[in-house]
This record gives sequence, structure tokens and C-alpha cells, in this order.
Amino acid sequence: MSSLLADLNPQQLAAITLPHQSALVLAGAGSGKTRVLTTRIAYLIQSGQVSPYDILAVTFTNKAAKEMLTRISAMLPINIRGLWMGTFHGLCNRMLRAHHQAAGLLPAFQILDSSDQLAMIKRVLKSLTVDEKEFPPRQVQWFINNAKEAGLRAKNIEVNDNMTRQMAAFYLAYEQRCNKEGVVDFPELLLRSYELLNRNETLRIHYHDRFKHILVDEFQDTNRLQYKWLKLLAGMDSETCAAVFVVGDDDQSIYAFRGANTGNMVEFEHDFKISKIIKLEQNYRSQATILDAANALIQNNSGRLGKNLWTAEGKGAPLRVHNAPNDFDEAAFIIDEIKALQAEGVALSQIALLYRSNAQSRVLEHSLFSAALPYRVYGGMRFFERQEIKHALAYLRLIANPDDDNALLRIINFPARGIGARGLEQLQTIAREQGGSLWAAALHKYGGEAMLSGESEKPKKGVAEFVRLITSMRQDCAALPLPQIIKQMLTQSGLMGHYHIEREGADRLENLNELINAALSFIHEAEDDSLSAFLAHASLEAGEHQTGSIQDGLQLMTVHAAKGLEFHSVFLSGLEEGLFPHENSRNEVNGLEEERRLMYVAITRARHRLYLSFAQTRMLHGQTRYNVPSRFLNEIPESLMRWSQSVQKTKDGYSEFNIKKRLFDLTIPNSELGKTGVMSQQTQGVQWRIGQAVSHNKFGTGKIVNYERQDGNARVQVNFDRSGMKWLLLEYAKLTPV
DNA sequence: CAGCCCACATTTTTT
DNA sequence: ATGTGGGCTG
Repeated sequence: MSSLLADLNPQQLAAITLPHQSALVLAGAGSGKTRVLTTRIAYLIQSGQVSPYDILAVTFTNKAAKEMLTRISAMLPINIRGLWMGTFHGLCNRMLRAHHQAAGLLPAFQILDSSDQLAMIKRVLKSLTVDEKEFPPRQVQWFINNAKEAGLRAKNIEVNDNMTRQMAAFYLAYEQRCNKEGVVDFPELLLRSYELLNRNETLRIHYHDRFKHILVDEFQDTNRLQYKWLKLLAGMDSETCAAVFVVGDDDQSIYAFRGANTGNMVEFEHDFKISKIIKLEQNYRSQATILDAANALIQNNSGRLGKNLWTAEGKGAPLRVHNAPNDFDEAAFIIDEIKALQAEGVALSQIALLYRSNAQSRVLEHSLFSAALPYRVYGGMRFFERQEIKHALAYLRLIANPDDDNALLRIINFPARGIGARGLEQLQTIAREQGGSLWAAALHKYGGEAMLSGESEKPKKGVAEFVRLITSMRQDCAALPLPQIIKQMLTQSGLMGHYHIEREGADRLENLNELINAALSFIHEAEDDSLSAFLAHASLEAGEHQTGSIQDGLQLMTVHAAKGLEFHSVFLSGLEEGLFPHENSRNEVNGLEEERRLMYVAITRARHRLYLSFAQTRMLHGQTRYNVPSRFLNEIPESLMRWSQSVQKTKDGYSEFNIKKRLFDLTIPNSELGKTGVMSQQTQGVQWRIGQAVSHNKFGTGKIVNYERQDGNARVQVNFDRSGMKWLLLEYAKLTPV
């Protein structure tokens, strides 16, 4: 016990050893949040207060859940089976499978991921002969998910206008389709589980009695429905109300765009009658200068719960800020500094290159490639989202559940077996007439024929062949272990053969083989090793973002993806108005504050060094954009920063301070953002600015892309349409504005 | 039925 | 600039 509680600060200790009562822990970045959560669980068990069976712990990602389990196992010598630890969706899935009948679901109900859901919606819209131009499927998806997260069924939607009436009708049709096919989407897991508990008193009491402690990680990311679910599960009004221990940081709430509701923290404080918020403000990650910058920045937000990070460590180096003429120069600066860090002995894997949007990685990657620096980009396609894996899973889903039309449609003609639109239409007509699934229709039309053709006869084509294939797979899999089922399916379906022939198929073949391995490890780890359980696992956990990681490479990712991580050094690039803060955030409620929190997250990733940079011009969507430095740079105290500019720009003798000042003096008001250039200046009564179109009698027309001043002589760089890039002295060159 | 071409968008993302 | 999805042609 003593070792468990060693080296904790007073606030951490208070949180961990809190008696049986609900608590709100405001945990700053790098304040040992995960340690507090895991240690509290270990403490509760080890002190004999409760058994693992009495605890439920919720996280947002499978990765976080896995890590917490590992850490708890390391602290406790006992078996912690029985502890419910997982994501909201994972836990709801578990509950729904345990009570599938009460929840009105098939025992083998399948889970649609977002792309499956979209496909389903498209199908429903098509069956209603809706014009997709008028009602984009994505918008319908958004509507349905929002309704579900508000706890609303289609019939409960309040209809006041025509648009809502239409949407509610689509929702209803979609709901019916899902029920018929035995599938549930992500928000449905939550809503079903909520409704089940709400309506079924026996079950509700069972879980109230069981879970004496509920712990929630990243509470600021919960949406309305998740919070309602928590309240219901905790049994707020019952005598046996669980102690709900939530940990979060309102300053790191960066997922409002997907429904996260920071208001839940305030509501929680009220609903659970929290008398005193526990604040973890001591930071064990970053040096003081970095924290000072983060604190100063975030103070510009309103309505915070309030928190100031501090550290016992030293000040550390100032933030390096770089003003680059363009995105290539910005990348060059980053590479120079990376090499310097490398020379200091910093491992490349301890250096992160962060950016606001994925598109920015391109230029960085290009430069890193030229500089022969190894790197790894996070994001992109994940294992279970790959096309070939989705196809394989569709076969498995159809084996597990014949009514899964989504799955059938995906693979009935993949690999191609001569079933076209015509054949499909026939099936769809039969299905509609019979009110059954496509599979039932196929069986009805071709079942007899398919069954007649024995192994020895020549293979049937088309639907008959498909029916025979799936039927035989279904028979085989009854007796086989999961990896064998998959292995057989991959060969018999022709998937292996198909990718074997395809030119670019090698990677896909490798992934298919990896699927067998995934099944192998699944049956070793999971309590339920059935096919349905594996399919649920595949939907709920999309797997690693990238295969084949580089051991010592730079880490490239968006700021969002960096949340929760830390690095020795962090480069944050693209600090320009319109990019960070992103221009789209201007149209969103509290959009700017969310961007600022995102900036706060970015800053607090760094342990020792933080580099901030912006480019005056940048290629975006195939067009050059002229940028103003991000306002966030202005919100960081000057005393914490050291400015630099690329060498060719500083030789004009301007002090770094002046360079900065010159840029900021010309900062353009919000209303003009994105329309005009970075700076302007007076020459012989003419106003020149970057981005301005000009004409020259010899070179023709072009655009001003840069300017500098030397000994009182101003020069501008013009990109001429015909003659290319030229530096011109304003005094001599006769330029005329166009 | 597959391949090609054009229109189109393009912040952030987990389950 | 670059990828994706839908519609049309061989």
C-alpha cells in the first residue's frame, strides 16, 4: 500500500484516497492524470474497500483503456477480471450483448461503423427515391446521429419545418432498416443501452447494486447522451448511488465539433453536488517557460473552471519563433533546427512536428524526404478500415447474419462473379415483395438450383454460385475455430486469388494474412471468442493507424492527434490567421476559444523545446495564400519568445524586434482576414502590398510575393506570369498596379 | 462491366 | 494539388 501512494503530491493523494463520494478532478496537462485514475482503482481494491467486480471505468479510446488496464495489472498482484474497463461504446456493446433480448436485438447483432452507416443511409435514400443532390447522405447521417445523441427517436422528433419533416422521415426509414437487418450504429449503442436501463428496472437495480465506483477519463469530451447514460447508470436518485469520479480538463476540450459538451463538467458539479473540485496543477512534463506561455494564452478564454499550471523544474529555453517568407522556407527552418537537436543528442522519435490540418504535412514530408530524415505520419487509413479488410469482414458478417444486406451488397459481386445491376434489381424486387432480406430473396430464387449442383458438377455462375458459396461457408464454420474460418473464407471467396492477380495487390494480401493473425490474438485474449464477438471488436476498434513503424523517426501529426502525448521538442508550424485559428472556426459558436484550447494542447506537448513558425505565403488548394501571423502569437508574452527569420531576410540589418513589429503593425482587422496581403508600404505615393497584381513594361504582369528594404532602398519580389520570379528596386523599376 | 473523365471539395476524429 | 465519387463510354 505504501509503495502505491509513494511520491504523490497532496492533491493527487487526496484524489486517490477520497472516500466513497463523487468527485470532479480538474487535471491539467502533464499533471499525472492517468496515474491518479489507475492508482485510485488499485487503491480501492488493495485497501479492501471493493473488488474489481464493483468498478466500472470509462475511457474514450481503446488505447487509453488498454493502457490503464496494463498499469493497474502492474500495480496489483491479483486478477482484475470482472473490472469493467473500456470505452463508452465498448461497455454499451457488452451490456447489450449480455441483455440482447431485453434490448430487442439479435444475439449476433452487428455494429456499423461510420462508413457502413453512410452506405446504409444511401441505400435507404435510394429506396425512397430521394435525390441525393437535394439531401446529401452526409447531412442525413449528421441529422440522425445528432438526434440520437439528443436521445431522440425518429417518432419523437419535433417537426416544425419541411426540412425537419423530411429528415425525420429518413431517420424513421433508416431505423426500420437497421432493426430489420439486425445492425446498430455507434450512437445507437449508447442510446439502446440508455433506453434499456431506463425502461428495465430490474436491470437498472442490478447495475446500481453492482457498480459502487464509476470512474471517467477525459470527462470534458463526453457528449450529452454519454452523460445521461452515466447519470442513469450511477443511479443518482437511488440509495445505492455509485461514487462517480470524473477526471477532465476544460482547457483541453477540443472535440466540440463531434458533440463533446464541456457544459457537462459544470452540470456534473451541480448534479452530483460536488462541494470542492480537486485541481491537479503541478505539471511534471514541461519547463516553466513553456507553461508560462500556455497559461498566458489560455487566459484569453472566458468561462474557464480556472487552473494555472506550474512546475518545480527550471525555466528552460525560450520559445523559438520563426517568421518564414513561405512554407518551403518554414520547412527548411524546421529541418535546420531538427539537425541541431539531433547534434545535441535528442532522439528523432522525441521530436514532434505538429500542424492544424493534415494538408500541411505535405510540404514538411517533402523537405524531410530530401533531407533524408526518417519520419512517421499519424492518421490516415486504419487496419479495419482498409478496403480488402472490409470486404473480408463483409463475408464474415454475412456468414454470421444472413439478413445483413449491407454486407451482402458489398461482396455479392466482389470478386466479380457476373452479378450486375440487373441481377441485383431482381433480388431487390423479390426482397421487397417478400418483405425479407436480399439473402432470403437469393435463396428463394436460386437456393434450390445451388443446392442441386454438387461438388462434382461444373460450377454455377452468378447468384446461384454465390448462394452455394455462402451456404457452404456457413456450414463449415460451425465446427471451425475463428482463424480457420477466416482462412477458408479468404480462399473460397476468391479474395486471395483476386489480390494475387492484381498489380498493387501485395500489400492487400499481406493485410488479409494479418487479419488471420488478428483473429488468432483475439481468440487468445477475448472472453468471448465467437465470430460475432470478433466482428464487434473489428467495428469498435479500428486498429493501428499505420503498419510498419519506424523505430527512430520524427513524429508528424495534427494537434488533435497529439493530445495526451508528450515530446522532448515540439515544432508547431502554420501559425497563421485562417489556418490556426482556422477560418472555419469563425462561423462556429465559441470557435475561436476552441482553437485557442487546441493551441494550448499543442504548447503543452513540449517538455523542453517549443518552436513556433508561420509562413507569409503558403500554397493551399493549389493557390498561393498571403498570410497574417496568428493572433495566438500575440497572446504569448514577448519575454518568453526569441524571434528569428531566415538568413536572407535578416541581412538587411533590421533587428529581429523590428521585423516582428513591422509585421504586427500591419496586422489586418478581422473583417479583412484572408483578403489582403501581409504588409503594405508607401513608395512615391503608391501603396504596394504582398499579393498585389502589378505590371512591368518588360516583364509583363505578375504578383508581388515578397519585399525587403536595404539601406533605405525598397525591393519587391514579383512572380511574373511569363518571366518568372524577379527582384526589382521600387525606385527604378516602373511598376504599375493592375 | 470496367475503365476513364470530370466535377468537386478540402479542419479537426473516436467509436 | 490532389484525391474521391459519380456518371458515361467502349
